[in-house]
Amino acid sequence: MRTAPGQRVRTRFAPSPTGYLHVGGLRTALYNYLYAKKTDGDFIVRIEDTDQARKVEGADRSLLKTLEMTGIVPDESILHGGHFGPYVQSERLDIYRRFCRQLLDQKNAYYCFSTAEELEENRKLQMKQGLQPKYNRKWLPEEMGGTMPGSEIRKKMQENVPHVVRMRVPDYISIMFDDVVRGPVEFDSATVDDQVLMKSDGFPTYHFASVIDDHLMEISHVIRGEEWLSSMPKHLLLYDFFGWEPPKAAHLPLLLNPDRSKLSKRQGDVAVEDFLKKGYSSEAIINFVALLGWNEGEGCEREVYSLEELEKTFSLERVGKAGAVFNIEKLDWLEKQYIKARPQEKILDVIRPLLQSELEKKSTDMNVDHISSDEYLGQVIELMRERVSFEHEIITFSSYFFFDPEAYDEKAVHKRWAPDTNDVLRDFITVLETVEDFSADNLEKTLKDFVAPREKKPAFLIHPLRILTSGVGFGPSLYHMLEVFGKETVLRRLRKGLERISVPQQEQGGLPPRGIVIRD
RNA sequence: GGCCCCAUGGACUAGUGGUUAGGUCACCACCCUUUCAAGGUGGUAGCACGGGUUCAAAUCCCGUUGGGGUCACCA
Repeated sequence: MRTAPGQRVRTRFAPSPTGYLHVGGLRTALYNYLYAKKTDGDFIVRIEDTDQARKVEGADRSLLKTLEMTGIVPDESILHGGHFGPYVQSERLDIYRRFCRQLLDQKNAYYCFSTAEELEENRKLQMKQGLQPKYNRKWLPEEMGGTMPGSEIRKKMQENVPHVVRMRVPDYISIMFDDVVRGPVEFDSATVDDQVLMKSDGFPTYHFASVIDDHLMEISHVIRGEEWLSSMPKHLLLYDFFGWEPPKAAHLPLLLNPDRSKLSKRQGDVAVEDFLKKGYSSEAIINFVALLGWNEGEGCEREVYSLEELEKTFSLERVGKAGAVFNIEKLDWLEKQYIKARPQEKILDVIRPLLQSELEKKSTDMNVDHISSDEYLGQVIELMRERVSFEHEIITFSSYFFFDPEAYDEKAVHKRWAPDTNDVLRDFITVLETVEDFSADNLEKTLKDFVAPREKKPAFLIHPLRILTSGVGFGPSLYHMLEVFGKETVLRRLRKGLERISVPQQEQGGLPPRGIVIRD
């Protein structure tokens, strides 16, 4: 898609501060951001806080903060009192009122004194008759004898009766527009309700404020969720009333629950913050969400994109039309890809504080200088990065790198112990005591040389060694793990383990042996 | 219910009249291997249906079905 020469692309993300950033909202923000970056245009954020009742204190800041954490940063901010921030609609009320006045003067809008009860009753009646619920236009000026002095409308105004201002939708005209992702769409104005523009509390409705702001802020492309498609005719009518050129519209397919309804809480997390808290990285989240409804196409088989790469390759033309189920299986896979590729220092930054709090929890008197050194942690990272789903698991799923095992996985012990295991282990310890070079390679050689003349397979010792030193039956390569642990720690854990696990001698009948005792 | 949108395997999708319908995730099998992962190889599985148009249709048209959105002084 091309814009008129000289016309700069300007997009906006316009959340209402009613809660946390939703993943659907993140995708909308992302597409707006990407399109602006791609075309070297501007991306702005506007807080749509025209509903005083639903407004949540601090939600605007949290929204912005989360957005920033994912790398989506607005290009403009304005001064509010002492600080800079996004555009905020509640600070622009006089603007909306001025434009409302204009519409009233042009007779494109009118006062409406119908009460909420009347409206509700009317709506129910129409529903019962199978009609589309629509305002009955009772307060159209010609119905109420005009707006001249002495008229019903004037009287109500003088009495300060609460009222709203409604737009006057022309009868039976066809409203057509070309949606960037959906193509041509057509509506009949007869199906469009006389939308409230100004509420009785003096605040504008979304429809009114966003049209005015999009025009004033010179937004070139309105990119938003498909749930807004059916209010396009109202907006287009407003642009027409003002004689303004409407921005191009792009309605994105919705993000869906597994049951294909609009993505919502209840069927899992939807707040971006929750995903971040669980340990998903912003790179993976952005990558995942970008691919929900967009792809590079043309036989391109790439799945992993950084924000920078997306800025280069994104295009609105390649946004799909069908809703996409938000299925986190692929997010999990992406997260692993990122963990594998992430520079060690970055992981270190995340992990250091985690280890610190683990150490505080244990409050041991042991010397922790070695195990909390960057060099040691770096080794742990390299052994663990291919085996975890989240960075934090490098600490939480492998505490054996930092603490002696407090217990041994019983199942693993029963599976891996033979009647003579402890005896062989004891002999091997005496060999280990003499080993100078505690490297993985040498440990492997030592073990194999030890085991061969005894007619045992390496696995006979490998598994018990793993269990005694780590407490569990799975993990990184044993030799590399022992190298990282270090000789002193390995020997200490093995000796202690042998004291705690005993196999009754009379048990001869092969595996699995019975009667293994694990003491605390 | 009115209006609007949508429709390729379980999920995300490529495909714009002629392809053995391709890729990724998930799943299964095998290989590698001390375990767990990772990696490698292979596999199961798809054009919602019915009519047209055309020599030829996943692709174009119409209809049906199914799904979704929206009908607030909420956004």
